[in-house]
Amino acid sequence: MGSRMPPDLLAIYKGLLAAYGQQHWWPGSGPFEIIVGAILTQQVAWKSVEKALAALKAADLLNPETLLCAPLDEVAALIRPTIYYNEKAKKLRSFLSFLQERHHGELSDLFALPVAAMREELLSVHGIGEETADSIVLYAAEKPSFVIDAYTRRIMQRLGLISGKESYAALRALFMEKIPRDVKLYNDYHALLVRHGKDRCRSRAPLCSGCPLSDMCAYAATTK
DNA sequence: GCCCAGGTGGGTA
DNA sequence: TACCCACATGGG
Repeated sequence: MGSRMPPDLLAIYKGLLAAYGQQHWWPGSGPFEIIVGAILTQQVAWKSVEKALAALKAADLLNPETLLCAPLDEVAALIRPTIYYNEKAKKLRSFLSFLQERHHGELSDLFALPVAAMREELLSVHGIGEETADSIVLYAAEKPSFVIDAYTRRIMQRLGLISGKESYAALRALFMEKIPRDVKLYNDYHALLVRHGKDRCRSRAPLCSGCPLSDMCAYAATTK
C-alpha cells in the first residue's frame, strides 16, 4: 500500500541504505583518478572505466603531468573500452589544459574555490557538464554538491515526487534544500540511487514486488 | 542481433 | 526552449 503522504528525501535515503548498505564509491582513489573516472564514465558501465583506468595507470599516465603531454591517439587507444574514446581523450585534454592554465596544474588550487565558483569553472571546460561537474566537486574535492543522474530522475518520478520534466538545476536544488549539506550523505545517497536504479528501475517495466521503496512508491500504489 | 551503460556538445527550428 | 544527432565499445 502506498502512503498518501509524499515520502521525504531522508526517508528514501534510509530505505535505500537499509536495503543496500553503504556503497563506498571511489574508495582509495586519489582525486585525480576520480576526475578521470568521472569523465570516462559518461554513458558507460563502470566496469569499462576500470579497465581504462588500469590501462592508463600501467602506462604511467594517471597523473596530470604525464597525461597532459601524452599524444591524443595514445590516450584514446588506452581508454578504448569506455566508448567515444576519441571524444573522451579530448575531454581529458581539455580538463588538463584548464587545470594547467587556471590552477598551475594543482588540484588543491582548484579545490580551494568555493563550491559555486568551482562548479562554474568546471562547467566552462569542454566535456564537463552538470553531472560530471557535480561528481568532481563531490567525490574528488569532497565538497557538498548533489549529483543528479538519469536514475535519480526516474526513481523520483516513480515515487511521484516529480513530473520528470524538471531541469537538472531544479532537481539538484530539491535535494540540496531538503537534506543536510553533508558530503558523506550526498556521496552515499547518489551512489545508492544508482544502485537502486540498476536493480529496480532499469527498464520501463515495473519491478515493485520486493522493492525496498514499495511502501513509498506511487507507481506501486496505482498498480496494485 | 539488440539494447543500453554512473552524458555532453553542437546544430536546427 | 525543445528536440535531434554524433560520439562508436562491450557485456548481457
